[in-house]
Amino acid sequence: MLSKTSEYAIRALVFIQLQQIQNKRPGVIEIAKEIEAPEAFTAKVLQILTRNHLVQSMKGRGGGFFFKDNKCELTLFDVIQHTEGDLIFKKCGFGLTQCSDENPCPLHDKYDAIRDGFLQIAKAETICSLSQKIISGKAVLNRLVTMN
Amino acid sequence: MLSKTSEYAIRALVFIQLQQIQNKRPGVIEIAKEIEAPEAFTAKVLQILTRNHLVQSMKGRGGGFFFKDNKCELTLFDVIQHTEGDLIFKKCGFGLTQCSDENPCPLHDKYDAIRDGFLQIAKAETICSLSQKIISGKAVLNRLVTMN
DNA sequence: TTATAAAAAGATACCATTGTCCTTTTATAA
DNA sequence: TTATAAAAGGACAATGGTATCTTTTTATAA
Ligand code: FES
Ligand code: FES
Repeated sequence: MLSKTSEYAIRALVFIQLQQIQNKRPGVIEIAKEIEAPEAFTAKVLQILTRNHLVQSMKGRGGGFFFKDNKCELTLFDVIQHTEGDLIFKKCGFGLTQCSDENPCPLHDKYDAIRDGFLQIAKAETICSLSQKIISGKAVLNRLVTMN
Repeated sequence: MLSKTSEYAIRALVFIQLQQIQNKRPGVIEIAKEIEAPEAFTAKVLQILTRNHLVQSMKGRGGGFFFKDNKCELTLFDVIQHTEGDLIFKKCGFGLTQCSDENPCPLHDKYDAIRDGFLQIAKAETICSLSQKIISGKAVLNRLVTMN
């Protein structure tokens, strides 16, 4: 399971992309509301992302977050690397100090396949690809009931 | 990823089973050493398991942990239920308040498959089946270098 | 040029999981 | 029957992830 930080990061980036398509540049307050995350914590998560240039930001009036050159083709793997590292993709499912093909734990064969499947998802899906699913109505960003 | 509590629980139960086959009844100290877990914490984990009758215990001299009627055919799913609940098998991978087929998040299709794969492992593998892999030399319980 | 709006940064608080320690209960062996 | 060995239980401490608050920096609009 991903950490809250990773979840918020991914959801925030998808929302930023959705807004960017409409030529908008959302700020922390709006983003936090839309992804159903606490405001101050969302700000911290976005700080990590901008510090690592996964997304750009502008300070001051009219500022907010956006993708440079409409470049949202970053993978979930990239995002997760910066939010929680890659332990989740490497850890032994049985709890051994390290996973090993040569000296496997009794869960290795099956667990390794699952873990690798998740890695494939993380490397295949991008902020763009997730956004696309939402735009085409095949998926949702949140569980807010919109009352507009 | 499983919690430490779940990992320790599964490893401890497997070790108990391995010992039981040799007509031994290990105690907390030995178990903790073998599964490379802190002693006092291992005791707590074993308390949870015995309270829920996933394994039996005997107090006093010559006491320790064992399976009644050599019954170690409990699934990892059963163990995990008692150690950390089933959130891990149900949670939305994108962080939405609940996972839903009808109203999916953009990760749902792929994530659901992975999560279900893990559930299948947890329901298929038992303490017995894991022990068997160790007995047959196909897997190891720990990364201790045995110096006997 | 000043007021305002927004992100960045730093400090701190909260909470669940993980981990430790000490006392009590229970069974066995001597 | 007493000493001993072991699990059970209760209270507490450490840690890391999550969350909050306040101040500082920066950019824009008026
Ligand atoms: S050794 Fe345990 S998952 Fe690879
Ligand atoms: S709705 Fe997100 S995983 Fe099912």
